[in-house]
Amino acid sequence: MSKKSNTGKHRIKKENRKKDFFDRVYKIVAKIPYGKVATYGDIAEVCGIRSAARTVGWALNGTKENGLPCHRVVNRFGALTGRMHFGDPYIMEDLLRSEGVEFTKDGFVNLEKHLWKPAKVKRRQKKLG
DNA sequence: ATCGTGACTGGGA
DNA sequence: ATCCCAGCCACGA
Repeated sequence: MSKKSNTGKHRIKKENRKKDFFDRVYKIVAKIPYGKVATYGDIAEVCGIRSAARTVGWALNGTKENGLPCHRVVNRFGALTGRMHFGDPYIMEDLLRSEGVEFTKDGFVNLEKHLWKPAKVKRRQKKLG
């Protein structure tokens, strides 16, 4: 049972799709600590579909005013790719800075200091070495 | 129903 | 090193 690419529509039950996935996304996002950020990819992985990072973004698209700290979700480089969805492009960065998040000269979040990894992800990456 | 797009990512050319 | 592409899921035209 090699993990292969785990692609192709197998093993993912219907119930494990939209409802669960979106639900999990919200749940995880709600857990991102103050002053920290998480990546789309890590969130997708915790939600059970590693390669569905884009869908994570889509899920957050409907949150806007749900009180979720979706400004703490960035891409793998720490870029604020979702900033255009906050009404104004600077809001996301403002929110993060107000939490003490530091940025590099390139305008990316300093992931060394502020990247938060869910326990699940940490475990898996540890296993991989 | 198919097709294209997207707040992504990893691997291959 | 850069560039391209496939793959994931949801949605609107």
